[in-house]
Formats: sequence, structure tokens, C-alpha cells
Amino acid sequence: MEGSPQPITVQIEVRVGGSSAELEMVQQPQRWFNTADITVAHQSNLLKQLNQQRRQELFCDCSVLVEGQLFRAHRNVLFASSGYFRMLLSQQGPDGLSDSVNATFDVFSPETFTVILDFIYSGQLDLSSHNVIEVMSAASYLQMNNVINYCKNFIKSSLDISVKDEDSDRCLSLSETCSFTSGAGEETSEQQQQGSVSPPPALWTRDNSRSQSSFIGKDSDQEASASAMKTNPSSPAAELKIETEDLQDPEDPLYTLPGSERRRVRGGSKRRATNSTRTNQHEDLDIQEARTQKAEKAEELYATLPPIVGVIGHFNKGSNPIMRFKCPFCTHTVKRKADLKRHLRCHTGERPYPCQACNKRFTRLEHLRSHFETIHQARKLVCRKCKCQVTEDTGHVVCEGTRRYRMCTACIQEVGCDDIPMDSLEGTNEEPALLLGVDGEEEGDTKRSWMVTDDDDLAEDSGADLIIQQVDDSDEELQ
DNA sequence: CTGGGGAAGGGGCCC
DNA sequence: GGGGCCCCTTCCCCA
Repeated sequence: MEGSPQPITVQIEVRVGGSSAELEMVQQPQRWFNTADITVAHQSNLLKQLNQQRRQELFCDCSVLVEGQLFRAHRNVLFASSGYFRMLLSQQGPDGLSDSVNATFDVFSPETFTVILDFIYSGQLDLSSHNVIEVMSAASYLQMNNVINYCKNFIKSSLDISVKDEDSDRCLSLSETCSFTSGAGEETSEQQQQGSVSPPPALWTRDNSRSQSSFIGKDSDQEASASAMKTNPSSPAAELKIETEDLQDPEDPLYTLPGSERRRVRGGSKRRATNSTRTNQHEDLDIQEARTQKAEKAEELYATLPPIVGVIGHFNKGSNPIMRFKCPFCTHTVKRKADLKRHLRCHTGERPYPCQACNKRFTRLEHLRSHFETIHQARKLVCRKCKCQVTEDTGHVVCEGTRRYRMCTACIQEVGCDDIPMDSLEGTNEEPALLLGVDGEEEGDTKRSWMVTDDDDLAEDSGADLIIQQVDDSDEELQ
């Protein structure tokens, strides 16, 4: 095309009823603008203007108090950027129009809020390994999914960097501050879901299959939490999780794996029971050491956690928000801090309550107690085989390895075990001590008899040590 | 392959 | 805040 395009003239005959008329339309040549570029430029410009206004405190109609530090901002911008502010400002109603302090936070630092606010007004998220957790917590508090996703991607890419470059020295320092950009300061919902931040391409060449396949989680929340746990690989959180994955080795007796994974491990161990016995003292020491390290790392993980974050839950009749506590690793919220502490164990993998009969570890004392009563004490007064009620006169406790259960006399005779020696139940006198020790590190000689090794556990199904003991409920008092 | 039962894990809430 | 109880869900094993 040479020169300027010529106008196109079109003649149109319009007939209305019986009469007709001729119209001449002149179509001007189209000028091709990239509307996407215009949009981006406009958004960028608008954001810049708003940011400038914020910095100059022009037209700011909203104040946010964070640990005593006052931030001025625009109500509309906050409303558009944060679910928290959306809820808060919409709750304020007409009275909220007055220029008063609208929100007060003590659950994150002014520095963190500065990062968040800068992101809101610029699309630039200044993340570093030092602030990513707290920024993510704050974003979670403020219900800013896009920021959460950026943080998650930052954490994930940090982990990838570390793992990929483990054997080369090309590891990027996590102390380097990364800056994520949200483009024009706004992103699509799809981007929000997936997180639009792409780590450096080289980082994605690593095969992620291991971490994905070994991930232990039931739902997206836990997946998110797992991502969070993959924080800075130099951090205890990441180390703890990675170590947990490593413990999927079926030979590992620590039972720190959650749920199904551990049960799978348990099954694998049993199958190997006939092939190998491991009484190697070095391995025992390794186990002890690993356990100690794990406990230490759990402590370190707790130490690295951001302050427990309170979130605004539902509003009661007086429009007063009900405080809830939010898990920094997932979206779960609880009413009580103590419940959150308990919940955190499912993220940290901390299992402070070991069963000294089988070495299995539990997150809660009540679970340990329940396990012990069911598995090792045969407290259920029913025959395992026929499910009938068993009394002292009508049944026995059958010992199968460390397991104990009751069977009625008829069922015992039926399975032909009546020639198996009875357990004197002497061991059960020591049982109360089994539940007292947290982490079981202090077991004495009396308890030692119950400190079965992994091999003992493995022998559970062998049936070789099947023992029958007289039912004696008095000996089974736990505490 | 499927359904039932047992064991474990997690949440809510009371004391 | 910790302990404990209750309830529900999930997972695994087995018939």
C-alpha cells in the first residue's frame, strides 16, 4: 500500500414502504490500532496516576493502621484488590464514607503491608526469601489470591532452583530479591488460579515427577500447603518436608508419614520381614538421630512461621467480625489458637506421641491412646472373629506380635490355637508408662521391654508368636 | 470388582 | 491452653 488509503464510497438504496431513497455512505479507511497495547498502556498509566496520588496522599479516602503505622490509600483500589477490604468496606455501609481509619492490623508488619500495597498500586510484588511467607500470610488474610499464587510460585521456583542445582553451583541465592509483575496490575481469573508468574525457563527443565508423585495430600488445600512447605529449600520447612518424603523408604520405622502413605510403607515393611532383619546398632543410631533431627526441624519450622494470623470470619449481629485463626499453610481457619497449633501438625509432620509397643507415632495423645487400646490392649470386649461379646469367662486375649485382640473360646478352638501358651499379662502392668513419654526417648528398662523394633512390628503377621492370654480387665487399666 | 469393617486422621467443641 | 470426647471422612484390607 502506497500513500494514504482512499475513502470508500458505498451507495445504498433504502426502500421504506412504497418510497425509496438513495444513501451514500463514505467509509473512512480503517486505522489499525493495537487495542491490547492501548489497554495495557492505559491501565499502566492509570495505575501510575493512582500510585502517585497515593504517595502524595491525594484523594485518599481510606486509612489503614498496621502496627501503629498509618497507610493512606483509595477505598476503590483496596476494594477492587482485596476480598478482605471488599468485605470490610461493604460492611461499613454509608457511614464508611467518612474519612476515618478503616482497618487496623496487628497480624503482619508494616513492611509486609508496604509490599502488598505497592503491589496493589504498581503490580510489582517484591518478594524475597525473607518475606515471602509473611507476605503470603498477609495476602491470605487480605484474601488476595493473585498474591498468594505469586508467593506459591516464588516458593516453588525457589525449591526447583535448589533441587535442580544441587550438584552444580548455579544455585540462585534465595536471598536475592525477586520481583513479580502482574502486568497491568490486573490479571484474569484464570491467571489468578494458576499463578501467572513463570520462573526462569531453565528452572523448569528439571523432572518434577518425584516431588509430584510423592506428594502427600488429599485436597487442594493440602496441595497448597505442600507448596508452602516447599518454601525456601534452605528453610527448615522445606527440609522437613523433603525429609519426610525421603522417609518413604519402607525400611524407615519412624512413621512420620501421614495417613495412606505410611500405611503403604507399613505393608511394604511386612513383606520384607522374612527377607531381612535389621538389628544393626548403627541403623538404630541413625534412626534416633533422624528422629532427633526431625524434632529439631519441626521446632525450627515453627520458629520460621509467621505470626499466627487472625482473620475476620463471619459477622455477628452487631457486625463485629468474629476472629478466627488462619493456618499459614492452607486456607483452614479455626476459632482457637490451640486448635490451629494442633492443625499445624498435619503440615509439619510432627508426631510427638510414639507408641512404644510398635513405634508408630501419632499427632495426638488421644490417637495414640485409641491406637494402643485397640491394637495392643484388646480393650474391645468383642470376639475378633465372630464379633460376639467376650467376658473373662468366655474368651481370651490373643497376642499376635504386639497386637492383642479378644477371641471367644469357641473361635479359638475353631482356629485350633488352643495349644498356644497363654500370656501371663505381666507386661501389661507396664502399659500405663507407654503413653506418658512424649517422643519415647526416655524409655527405661521396664519400658524397654515394649520398645519393640521395626522387626517386631514386621513380625506381626507372621503368626509365629501367637500367644493367648487370659482376659483380665483389671490389668488393662490404662492410666 | 465391590461393599463392609477396622484403623487412622482431622475438626469442632466442651471441660 | 491442654486434654479429652465425639463425630466424620478417608484409606486399606478382606471376604
